[in-house]
Amino acid sequence: MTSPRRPGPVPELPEVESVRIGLLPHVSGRRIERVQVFHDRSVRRHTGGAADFAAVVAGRRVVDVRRRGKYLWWALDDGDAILAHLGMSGQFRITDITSAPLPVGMLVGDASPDPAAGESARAVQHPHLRIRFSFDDGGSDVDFLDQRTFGAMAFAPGGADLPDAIAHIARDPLDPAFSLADTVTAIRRKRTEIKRALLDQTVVSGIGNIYADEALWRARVHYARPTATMTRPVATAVLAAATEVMREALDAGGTSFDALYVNVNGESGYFDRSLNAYGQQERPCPRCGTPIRRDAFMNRSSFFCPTCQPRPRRRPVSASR
DNA sequence: CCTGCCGCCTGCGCGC
DNA sequence: TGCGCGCAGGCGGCAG
Repeated sequence: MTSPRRPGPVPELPEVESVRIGLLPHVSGRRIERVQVFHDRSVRRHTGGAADFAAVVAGRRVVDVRRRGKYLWWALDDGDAILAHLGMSGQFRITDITSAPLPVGMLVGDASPDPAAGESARAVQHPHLRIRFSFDDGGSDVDFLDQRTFGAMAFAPGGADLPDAIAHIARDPLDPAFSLADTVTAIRRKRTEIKRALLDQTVVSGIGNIYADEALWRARVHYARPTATMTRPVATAVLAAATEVMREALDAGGTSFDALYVNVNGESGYFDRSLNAYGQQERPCPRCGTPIRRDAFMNRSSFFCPTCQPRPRRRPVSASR
């Protein structure tokens, strides 16, 4: 029954934007009647804890779903907001109202598999269910599921336009107010390597390990290239590549939504067909045929073509001439 | 102030 | 067969 299943793509900007678009019609205009928190860690960013989160959110009306980088938030009609980050494995799911409703008592407490829990409870309750939102129209619930609990939700007073908690997050490349020129300046001002800068959400947001590697492959830039040595055209090319690859992923993934199932583990198609570097070690570079290499980087991995993306020389050429 | 490392989490796959 | 470990990785916190 529980067939082994590869984890879906880690949600970066395109996946979060797909979730935003998919979620919008299911929450916009609806009034939250009841909130059930099944795992304290999923509200760890909320001051006051699970009970307070549930109490403060109940009765609120959602008017919009907004996003910056990998964060999204439900804007409420009174100017407050409910902030969410999917982390590594967060999902929103719209419950199927045609299935039998759960007895109320079954929903209290932690939803993790519990040997002491009743058989029927385990049969109907998803083990990764962390928060459930019910609405006063009696329609579908909205569930927040998160296997690894890196994700979280929090109430954000006055946060409808932009929650205070994420004021430090830079605009992302799909934001109409995103400034390519300013971001190039910010990157070149840093004293670090280009991939670290791409992953720094205070420089440019929305880019994670996957799209960083894909952008660098497209721009033919090595991940360890010092940002301080990058010309404006090179830095611009990297950012343009990041924007392109995320836009393409969004276009590929945005069409695969089931109306009742909004998540980031769906068959986006993008990850099966369109990755040129990420996860492709040993396979030939689509441009030159050289096997893609995998290097350890920041306690994880960087995938790159050693021919198209040669490691930068230690020093500028000034000494050699 | 700036940079970079660590810990938080769970489940899968691999080596012994 | 079973156990331990590495790996996946975004982000806040914190050390230097």
